[in-house]
Formats: sequence, C-alpha cells, structure tokens
Amino acid sequence: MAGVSTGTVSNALTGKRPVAEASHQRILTAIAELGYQPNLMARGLANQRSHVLSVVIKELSDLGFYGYSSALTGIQREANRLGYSIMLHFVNSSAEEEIFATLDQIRARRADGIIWAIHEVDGNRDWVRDIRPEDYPPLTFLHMHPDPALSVVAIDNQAGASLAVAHMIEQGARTIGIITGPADWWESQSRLAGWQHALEQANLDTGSSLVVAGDWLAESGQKGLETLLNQRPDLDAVFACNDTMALGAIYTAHRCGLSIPDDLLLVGFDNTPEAESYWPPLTSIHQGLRQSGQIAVDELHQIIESGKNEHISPRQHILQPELIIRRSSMRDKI
Amino acid sequence: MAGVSTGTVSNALTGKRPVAEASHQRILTAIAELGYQPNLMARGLANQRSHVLSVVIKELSDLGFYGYSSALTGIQREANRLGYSIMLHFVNSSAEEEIFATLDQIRARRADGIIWAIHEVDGNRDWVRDIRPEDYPPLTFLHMHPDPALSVVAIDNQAGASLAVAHMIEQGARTIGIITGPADWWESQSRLAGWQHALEQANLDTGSSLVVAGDWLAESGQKGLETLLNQRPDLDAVFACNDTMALGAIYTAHRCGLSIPDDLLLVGFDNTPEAESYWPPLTSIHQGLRQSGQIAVDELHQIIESGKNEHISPRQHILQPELIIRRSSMRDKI
DNA sequence: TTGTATGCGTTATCAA
DNA sequence: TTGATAACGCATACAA
Repeated sequence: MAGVSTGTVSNALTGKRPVAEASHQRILTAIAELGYQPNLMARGLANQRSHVLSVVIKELSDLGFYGYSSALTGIQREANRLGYSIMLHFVNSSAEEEIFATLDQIRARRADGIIWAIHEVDGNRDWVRDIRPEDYPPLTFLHMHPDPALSVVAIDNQAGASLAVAHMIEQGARTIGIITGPADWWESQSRLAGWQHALEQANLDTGSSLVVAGDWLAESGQKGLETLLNQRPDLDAVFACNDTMALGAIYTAHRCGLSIPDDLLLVGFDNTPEAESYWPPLTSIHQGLRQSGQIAVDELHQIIESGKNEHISPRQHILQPELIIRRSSMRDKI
Repeated sequence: MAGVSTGTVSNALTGKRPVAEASHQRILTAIAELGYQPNLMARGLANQRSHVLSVVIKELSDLGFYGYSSALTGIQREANRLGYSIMLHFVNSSAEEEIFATLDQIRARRADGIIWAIHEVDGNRDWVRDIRPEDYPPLTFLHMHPDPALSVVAIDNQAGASLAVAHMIEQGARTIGIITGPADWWESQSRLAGWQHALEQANLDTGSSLVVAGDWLAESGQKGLETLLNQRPDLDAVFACNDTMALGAIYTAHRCGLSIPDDLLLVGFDNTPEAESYWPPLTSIHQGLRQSGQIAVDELHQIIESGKNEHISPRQHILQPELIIRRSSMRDKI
C-alpha cells in the first residue's frame, strides 16, 4: 500500500502531531518524486494566516532610491527569517482614493501585517483615524512621525540634523544655510527643526534667507546653493538634507569656483555609498535604515503572534543617526 | 428577507453571470456596511489562479540600486494595471540551494508567473535546464543573456557600449580604457565586447592594459582609473560600465589634477538622474529599464492568458539603449 | 499512530 | 435569475 491519508501528510509536513518514522520517510520520498509543493493559499485559508507581509512604499521612480531600497533590504531579510513572504505595493499620490484601493487589496489578500513606509506628507496619514482597526491586520509605520497611538519605527531626524550643524559650527562655520526637502514632508520639517535648534544653541543666525527648499533631487541642490549664495554672500556652510542634493550643491560650488571645504563647508544626509566618492568626499548623517526595516518586521511579528486581540500597546522605536565625517566639512585639511 | 446566496454574491462581484438589479444593489450596500472584502486566497484556490507575479531580484544592499529600482517600477505599474499583485523575492548568492528555496516558495504560493531578474553570472542560470517546466509557472528573464529557448527581455548592452566608445572616438580619443563590472557578469562581458568592437572598427588599441575590472561600486571606479593611468600614461578617454564607477573615476581625475574632458573623456552607463549633477556632467548610456520591466509583465501576462498549455514559443525582446551626451565627453566645450 | 469527516471562502455546475 | 451543492487543498477534531 502506497497510500497515506492527507491528514498524515499534513502532520508530517507541519510537525504538529507525531508521525511514524516509516510513514514519514515514505511521504518524503513521494514528495521528492512527485515534485509536490504544499499550496500556501489553501493552507492560509484553513489557518486564517497568510504568512504574507504587505509593504507599502512610494513609487521609486525619480525619488531617491536609496532610502526605500535600504529599508526594503532590512525588511526582506527579517521577513524571510521569520517565514513571511513580502507583497509589495506602490502608492503615488496622497489621494485617499489610491490609498484605500491599496488597503483594500491588502485586506483582500489577507496579509498578516502591513508596513506602511510612505513618507509622511501633511495630512496623508489621516486615513488611519477613519478606519475600523478590526478591519485591518496589524499596522506599523516606518519612517514617520512618532505617534503614541500607533506603532512607529523612525529615525530621529531632528537629532541627526543637529549633529550635522553642530559639527559645522565646531569647525568654525558661522553662517550656515540649509537646503531642505519639500516643505510638507515630515522629514523636511524635522531636519529643519534640527538645523534651527543647533543654531539657536550657538546663538547663530536662523533667518529665512538661510533656508531654501529642494525636492530631494540633485538638480534642486544645484539651484538651492545658487539661491543661498545670492541671498547670503557671507555663507560659509551648508547643510543639505540628503546626499543627492549635496551632490548638486557640490556642482554649483565647482561652477562658481568655490572650494569645499575651504570656502564652504558641506554636510549631507543619508550616507549613501557614493558619498565617499564625491569630490570632495561628503560628510553625512548615517541612518540605520536597514535596521529600522528589520525592527518594523519584528514589531509586526510580535503583534501578530500575540493574537492581536490582547491589544498590545503600540511601541515607538526611535533610532539615533550617526555623523560620518569626511573632507567636505573639515576646515583644516589633514 | 435580507438573504442572498453566496453564489449570487460571487456573480454580482465578478460579473460572470447576470444578476438582478435589485439584488445587486442590496449586495453592494451590504458590502459597504459590513466592510466586506473578498478573500483572494479562497478565490485563488477555487480558480487555480493567484493573480500574483513573483519578482526575483538580487538583494539591493551595496549594489547599485538604480537598475533594480527602475525595473521594479515598470513591473509594478504594469502589473497593477493588469490586476496582479507583486511578490518580491531576494536571492543573494548563486548557490543552487538558495535558488531552489526561492523557487519552492514561489511554487508554494502558486504565483501565476515569475520574473527572474537576477543579474546573470557564469552558470547561475543553469538551474533552468534541470527543472521540469510543467512544475513551474511561466517564467521570463529580465536583463539576461538572450536565449532562443527562453523568454527574455534585455537591453543590448554591447550596442550601448559601442555607442559610448564610438562617440569618444569621434571626439578625438585614441587611447580608450574601460572599467568593467565583475568579469563573470553577463553585462560586463557584453559591454566589454562592445568596447572592443568599436575600437576594432577604428583600428585602435584594445590591449589588456586598457582593461580593468571594477565591482559596480564607486570606489572601484576610483581605483580603476588609478590603475589605468599607471598602466597607460597616454590614456585619453575612459568608458566606465556604470555611472557610479564613473563617479569614482571623476574622483581620481580630480585628485590627480586631470581635467575632464580636457585631459580625459569619460562616458558612463545607466544615465542615473544624478549623472547630470556630476562635475562635470556625465555623458551616459540610457537604458529603458522601466520599459523593460513593463514588457516583461506584458509578456508573462500573455503567456498566462494563453493557457500556457499551447506552448507559445518564447520571445526575445532586445531594447536599444541611447547615448545621452553631456560635458564629460565633449572635447570642444560649448 | 492513523484515517475520516468537516470547515476555511470562493467559484462552478446543475436544477429549479 | 437564483439557490443548493460539490470541488479547490489544506488543517484539525474526533474516532478508530
């Protein structure tokens, strides 16, 4: 008799109930011969558990890829370790229409959890207030404004920006401009606040002529520095809110015959792998993006495993960034 | 009576059979009230169709993110349009162990199709020969060596490289070095062949002292140009096989006091958004990565819809890249 | 230790 | 046009 019942096969595969060694062997060889693969849709249906994590990000095009890519790497590694598959969703606008279309898709797929990693823009997280939590799987927000009512994993952007600016002050800078991201992004606001805080600590100018908004792309860094130089001929340092815009600023400095760091100090944010090959090599703020992705998965996994009925109180994970010093900010060259 | 049978609900939602207007309305309002979402796992189980596409890429960390990110964007857009969800899988090594673990996961999830977008390295696609095709869903290879027996969407890397080199020859270059990617990558080999072809056409030197291998990262571009300059003091142009390594080459040129383009012409590959903010702005080869992702999805969709039993003969899509000229390669400045 | 029966949420078949 | 009923492939409670 080659036959074994389906129940026994199930037990052999999941190991939830003991199976005789003989049967176990027969099942294994049969599986190998037939090229059998368990159907995870059926299993999910029976278990009410899909072992799928939905990750929602903004469309990667145009935008800096580095942030999303790094976070995704951390997410994927940890998810894989814990036995989850990753479903990827893109959202482009802040239109509620699109957001709810995505959420519906996630619900329909019965994902076990959601990592919401859309950069926060004024008001584009309001939908959370409007939904019935019991309709959705556990939800963790990645790289967004901490909120005690929600599960959030984020970088301390303000502290990072302060780190950058304080460092330039220490190097002797007195008139420090900033090229921010779009004004409605939380990250922009947070880094701007950090810049301002560090300057106030040192009693330095924080006037609006020192602030210009970019859009994270290199070209806006070019124009940003142009504008700053026009507004403040006495400018002696710049904090660019990401490395890509810093690259644009370097471009403009070259074009204007200004030497970095001799005439102008420069610090970026992100610490992309390329930053050390800029000319000059760029001082930058390192965020633990991979780590934050990992933490988000762990957090979610914990909530999922807990049964989520016992209403775990949401946790806030705030990671501290780190200053990586390179030549672009060193007044006295080595 | 508020009751309608499940079958009618199914028909109302899928529209596969006519439903009375009255019932239809009642169903719609009930759905809205209850916050009902169809269970796609159950639907998939019944339909033998998951409406999931599995995308397999190499882990993004360290590697240049640009290529994968762009392709992923194209894939996601088209998949979304056609009603597929995207499952993302990472593979790191060429170990068959890891490859088959990934393939097993995909099979277990019953994906409708696979986009295999791991950069090809010597022999790491051999597994295709060992599998029984009937065990797997339709499979399309993205950015790999065309193979008449397989469905492939790729860029013509050789043509792109030739474009780059021919352009520099036209600008007056006579001793043109190349910084390739890792020697075992198909892309590297292909671009190297294009470099060689263009030089032979013009009866120029293709000696091994003009070739140095990088690893796609900026730092290898730095060292690459150093090596080339040591080996060939007469070097007057360089083709870097991606923009990131070109950035490294620019670094070294600056460090050595060489002017690009006055002393050295430089062309990259990828045409990343940052390339135009390098100093000098970088001439580069534009690949239609987003488009190739889209084509891969369309291709797959077509095979899936066809029922795949009628053995569609696999198609090869080869996209032609494009030369984007910027200052780094212009002998006579404007 | 193993087989049998039932349910998971959907679609499809067949009557009504 | 609709309602019952049997798959789909797995897990599980209950018997054996």
